Amino acid sequence: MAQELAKSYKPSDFEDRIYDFWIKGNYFHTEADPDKKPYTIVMPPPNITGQLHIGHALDETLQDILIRWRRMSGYAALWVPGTDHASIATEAKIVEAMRREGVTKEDLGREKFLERAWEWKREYGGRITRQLRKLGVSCDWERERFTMDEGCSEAVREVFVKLYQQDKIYRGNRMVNWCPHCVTSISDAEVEYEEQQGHFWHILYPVKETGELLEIATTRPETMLGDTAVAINAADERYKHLHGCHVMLPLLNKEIPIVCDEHADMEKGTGVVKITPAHDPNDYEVGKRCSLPMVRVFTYDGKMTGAADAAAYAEQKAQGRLAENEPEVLDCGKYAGMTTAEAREAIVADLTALGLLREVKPHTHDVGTCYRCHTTIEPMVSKQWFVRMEPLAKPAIKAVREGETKFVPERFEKIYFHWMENIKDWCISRQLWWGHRIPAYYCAACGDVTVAKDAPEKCCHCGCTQLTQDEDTLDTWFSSALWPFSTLGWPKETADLKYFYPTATLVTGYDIIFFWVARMIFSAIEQTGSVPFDTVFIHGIVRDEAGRKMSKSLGNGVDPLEVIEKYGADALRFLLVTGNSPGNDIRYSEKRIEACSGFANKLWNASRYVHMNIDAHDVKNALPDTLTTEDKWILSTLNTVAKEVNENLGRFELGIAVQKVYEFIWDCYCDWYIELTKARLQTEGEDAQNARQVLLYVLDQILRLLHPFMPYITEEIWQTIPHEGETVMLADYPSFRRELDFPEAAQEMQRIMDAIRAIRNRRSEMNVPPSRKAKVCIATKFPKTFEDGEAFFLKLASASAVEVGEAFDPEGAVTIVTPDAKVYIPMDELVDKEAERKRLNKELEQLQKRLAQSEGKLKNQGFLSKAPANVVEGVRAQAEKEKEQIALIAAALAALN
RNA sequence: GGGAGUUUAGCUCAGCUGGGAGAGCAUCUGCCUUACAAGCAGAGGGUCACAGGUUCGAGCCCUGUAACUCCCACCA
Repeated sequence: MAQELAKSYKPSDFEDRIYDFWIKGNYFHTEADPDKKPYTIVMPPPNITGQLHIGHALDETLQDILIRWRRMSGYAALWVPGTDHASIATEAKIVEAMRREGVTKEDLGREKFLERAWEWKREYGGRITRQLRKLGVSCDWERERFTMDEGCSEAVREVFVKLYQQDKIYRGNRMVNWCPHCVTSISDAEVEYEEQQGHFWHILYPVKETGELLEIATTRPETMLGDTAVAINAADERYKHLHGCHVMLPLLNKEIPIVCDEHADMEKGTGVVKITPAHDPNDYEVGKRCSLPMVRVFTYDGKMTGAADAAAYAEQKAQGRLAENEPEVLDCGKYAGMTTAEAREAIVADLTALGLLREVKPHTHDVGTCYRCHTTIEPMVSKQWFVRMEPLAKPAIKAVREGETKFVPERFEKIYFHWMENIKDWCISRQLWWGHRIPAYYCAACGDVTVAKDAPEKCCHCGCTQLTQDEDTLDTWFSSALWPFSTLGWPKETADLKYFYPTATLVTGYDIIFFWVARMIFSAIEQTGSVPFDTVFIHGIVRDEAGRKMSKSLGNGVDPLEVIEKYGADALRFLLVTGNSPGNDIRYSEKRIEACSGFANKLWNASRYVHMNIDAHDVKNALPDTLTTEDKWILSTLNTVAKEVNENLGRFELGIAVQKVYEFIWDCYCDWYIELTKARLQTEGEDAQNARQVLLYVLDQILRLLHPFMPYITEEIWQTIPHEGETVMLADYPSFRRELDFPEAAQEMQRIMDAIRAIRNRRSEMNVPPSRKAKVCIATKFPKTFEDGEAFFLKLASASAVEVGEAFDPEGAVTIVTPDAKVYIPMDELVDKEAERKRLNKELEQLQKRLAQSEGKLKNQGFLSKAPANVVEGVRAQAEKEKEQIALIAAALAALN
């Protein structure tokens, strides 16, 4: 480690070195310790495909602050890191890379593909965690996990089998969201709605019985080949005569019934709606209610079905192997093989030619898209695995309602409840290879399924040994949902699990409450019988300078690694927590990061000042026996700050906490205390030595206080000052100490500081340069305080001499009034009488205004009787002071005339 | 259609349970003062979106309005 502090603050010179030092010291590692209380955070695992972005930086910084603070406060603070396999995202990347080489998944085969995927993981999985280290994260790397490692995979199989046995997981043909680009089903949460310009096509369906033409509006004419009914509302007078009738489906010339269903809204369009049960979630429900057949007209890769598809269906049917709820597959004839977009065009053209297209109206509507590739989602009936949500959601709602898990800020609970209360069954199977393969095995003989943690030898129904495993994998979020306990050893009852679980705090962005937080809560309750964490600490997102969301397409992303390179990780971390309150978005700006780096620089230079004064002397890092007023003041202020910072951190008010540390360092320590020591340090002897000790002691405390927020610079400096222990990150975090509480001394110092400020203020207004010294006469009820403070006036208030007394003649002097002192500066020749009169009058006016306010309150019976006694007393004292000051200023004015 | 958030100094934002409006940046003035000019000492600048209400007292609580942002929702 550095023995000396470099001349200037250059974070890139030491941040990496400090991180290595921490790693070598093994300081991040935590073991269960019965003498300590546990504090656990599991890191939201970044995707292995990902690169560090500013959102990670925020998330990790908040966690690191909490962990470092708890660690220094005596907790066994464990932070478990890891990465997520991100099935869709990763598979898409690999497929894309293969496409450039002209290879498809099918060419390669499942086994070879997975080899390649693991290779990818080995290559890129470490990249993101290496980047995380740059931020200074103090997570326990020895415990790093991966959602597809052995333990997590076992947990996944365990949960799947358990839920299956309890009938909370089932398989069946249901309406799902299908991404034709990713060629897989996705869950409801993975659909993002985007507003798109579309059309209403008004199509005429001839009624078989009456020959009239029924006008039907649709936004998706290409689905009409799969229509199996049209619906009207039973109460709709316009169509009462059509009950029980049929229409002839144009293009196919197929007879389909007219049904009555509540879904048909009399107010909307023509009140008649076409029903395509296989390709629309609403129609699917209508189909169930009215027992309509389902006809599938789209292939899974987004084309119109053809002869081969229909034949495959027919063959299955002939063999009696149709699954329950399996839609019929149509040969779309001339449209077969077209993409859905091409089919739409062709069908509209054909309808026009037949005279069955009445009109086309422009229409904007929200269209579901895949959250990964933003391809339009096709609703499809398809055979998938589902988690039955109702029995899982109920206890998860109850737990949050009863406060077992709290959201910070609380408003996010509403979002959670709303989602949980309206949740539908969760589609968990994905038609992907990269992920946890579903532990379900199908029998060649009886076709039945055997679900087991490990590959079974024989079918549990007929005993046949010819079994093939389900081809599909599980939703990525199925494994992330288990992350808080799978990473601690579950399903094994490990000692770690016992000690560190349930975890304390989950830190994450509001954008993944549904995907992840909600699912962790119900999974944990179901599997472990307890909520996974005590508090969910929600943060916002980081926006660019113009307030826009950072995105790849806009190219407005700020690369945290570049920021770190230029300004240091400490400045970036500081930026991410300063001036922000929980749950709110943060705006990045170059100006702000410069200010943050400026603060680090300030601390650096203050430390150099301390070094300058202690290096040549043998200074102990301990408080001296004798303390001066200013010593007591800085210690007492530090004490208050420490108390408040702990309270703020406990309430997750990191922005407020760091603001207080900042103000203490800059305003109290640097601008006042260091200045106050300068005179003392020029003397020889005990007082100077005492000052050095206090200077050093407070710097040490400052470094500890600030360490969770700015870990690198605090460690770099700490290592150069006399200290006990190996690292500041394991030093005790400052907390309130009664023996260092000096309210009287603090008040005395405040009086002096008030007077100094007032004098500076006046001199500045009068444009008197600091070099022009002047005698200062102070009349006060606290003569000792001001006599003791003489040196401060000489040094900080440009005083040539200080005289303290009971009263002075204001004649020919500038008069300055503070609550506890009247200061006279005889500078007759400098005083512009007219200006002085003006100023005094202005001040008098202001004081009188305030006095009127105070007296108004004191005359108010309601205030006197209802306001708390201390508030009333405060106003009374205030009024007294104001009266005194008014009298003094009046006297000064009189003296001027 | 439902819900949430935001609205405070020129800009970006704090303001914790109601008790005399704050910071950073920007602007202006004066300073190379035994760390730091990336600094120091000062100054100016606000009808706390608007309208009501509760209260002795409202930036903060309640009701309504407006603008902006976001989330959720199957609307053909």
